[in-house]
Amino acid sequence: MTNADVARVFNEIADLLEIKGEDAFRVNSYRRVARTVADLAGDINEIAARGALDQLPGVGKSSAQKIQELLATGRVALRDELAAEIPFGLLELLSIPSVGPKKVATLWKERGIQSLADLKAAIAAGKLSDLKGFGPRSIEQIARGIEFLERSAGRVRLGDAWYVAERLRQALAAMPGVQRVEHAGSLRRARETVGDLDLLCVASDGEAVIQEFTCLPGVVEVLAAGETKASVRVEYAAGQSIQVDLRVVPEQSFGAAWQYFTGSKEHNVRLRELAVKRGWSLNEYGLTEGERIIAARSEEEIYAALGLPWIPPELREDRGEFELKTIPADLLRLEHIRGDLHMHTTASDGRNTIEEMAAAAKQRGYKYICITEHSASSAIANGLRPERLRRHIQAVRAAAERITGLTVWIGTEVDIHADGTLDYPDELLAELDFVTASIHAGMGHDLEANTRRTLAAIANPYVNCIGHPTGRLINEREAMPIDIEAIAREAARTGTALEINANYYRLDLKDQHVRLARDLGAAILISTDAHAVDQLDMMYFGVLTARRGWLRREDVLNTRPAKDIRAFVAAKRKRT
DNA sequence: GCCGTTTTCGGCCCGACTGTTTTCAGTCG
Repeated sequence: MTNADVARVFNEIADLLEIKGEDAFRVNSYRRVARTVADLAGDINEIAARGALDQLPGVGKSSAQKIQELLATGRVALRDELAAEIPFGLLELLSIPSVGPKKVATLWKERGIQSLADLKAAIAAGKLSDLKGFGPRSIEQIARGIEFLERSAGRVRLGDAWYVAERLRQALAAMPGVQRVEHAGSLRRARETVGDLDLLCVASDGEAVIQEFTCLPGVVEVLAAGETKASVRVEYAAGQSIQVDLRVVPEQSFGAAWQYFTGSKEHNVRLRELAVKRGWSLNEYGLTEGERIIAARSEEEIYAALGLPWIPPELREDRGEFELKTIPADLLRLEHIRGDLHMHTTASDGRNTIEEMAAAAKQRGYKYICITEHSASSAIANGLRPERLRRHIQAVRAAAERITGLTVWIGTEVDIHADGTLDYPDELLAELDFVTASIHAGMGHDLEANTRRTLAAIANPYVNCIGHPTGRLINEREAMPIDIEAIAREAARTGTALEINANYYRLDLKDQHVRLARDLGAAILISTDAHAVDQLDMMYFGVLTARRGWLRREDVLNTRPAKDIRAFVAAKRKRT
């Protein structure tokens, strides 16, 4: 039973209790437990074995007992009792926009609806028309919600969302009377996926901006449009749309609104609790004491008034950021990055040549790059057999001679076999400047096998980095089960880096793993794995992920000068 | 159900928009 399994069960209990009409605070406490467990860097089984469950935030005696029960038997009595009472199919109705627990309960009790299929049939047959609280517009809204649910994949990858949001932000900024436009929400916090986009703006005529916004190219549906707020759906790919909320806010309370709408919800709850403790109140219009405004214009003022440093958005997840005493001023920034050590060229499955990749890297202000083709096992990616790699080494070294102003290294992204051996012999790896080792096949093994396999690669003196350590593809493929804690410990001990693969389909390691790895002393390398020159820009998403893992400049290997990278490689070879 | 600088009971964050309402409940963020 994994952390995600436990979290899912607690969320199910919360949903069922909510449909049942239970006390909202009790419901919330189950959600809190689910979130705590889902966010854990360590394994819930291990924490349970230590008897430390009730030390987790939001986990009391009762929840600790239920987790124990779940881990031991695979079931929780409360959930089974609730499921016997309430049709399980009702849970899927909760994900329909505009449908919440109260409506679900009404549909069930008054019309016997038990599933999404039942609901669709009931709407089609006109069976909801005389149901209290379900007017024609509500029913139409629900029907559209179902349609949206069925064609949308749910959450949108950070990179996809980013490009849509930027386009809209620029369109808004160009409208007359608009003084300022900013991203908020989970996009600003750089979560790996976002559910919707939030934009804030300051404008002299808010209603006019709202009006114009709802008519922008790409808007396929207007969900709501009032004086200060509009909600629309914007198409970002064929048949795929994302909800975008725009709010027009007064300039004098922009900071309060920006803070409020950036979230996370959990972070904001904590912040408001701090306000309440001082006898103040915090909302999107400001931090106030009765009628008196204490702070509203900027985020910095609000945090300062509550005795906190300004907290960067990527940290606002209620994962310990309130205990920070100082501004994490040296949190990693894109301009700290000095090079990219993982990229492909036409020699394997890339689209550009060595020279083109080098020129693009120079444009981005880099000091060094490393060319890393696939090895022979990745046949589908035109991986290089040893002989071709030997010739490629010559080609890259020759190109490096010609290229000025940039150090060009030759490396590889060598496959890790199922048994932990590598695709190239050590004597060939020894000729390379930097070696990243990755798993590309056979991800179906269990936790122990995957972990052992990766540890074997780390033990090799020529392996300098583990590429995309969990192999996940966001919204497409689950991470393979692997013990990141064990990997990070060995990486730290042997002087091996762990990659944050910056491609927004991967972002692997992910934020929580990044933080765990850093805490265990492992070096982190952020690489784009670029297969074309424009993909070098994905570095930005890697940096955001690193920030979400609380990384400072010094934690990241490729913020350092070239000589330090050489020393990093030499140190491991010498040690073993 | 959880929690404690007002501590073992009694709180637990707050406002906009919509639809179906004659004054508000439900949903959402």
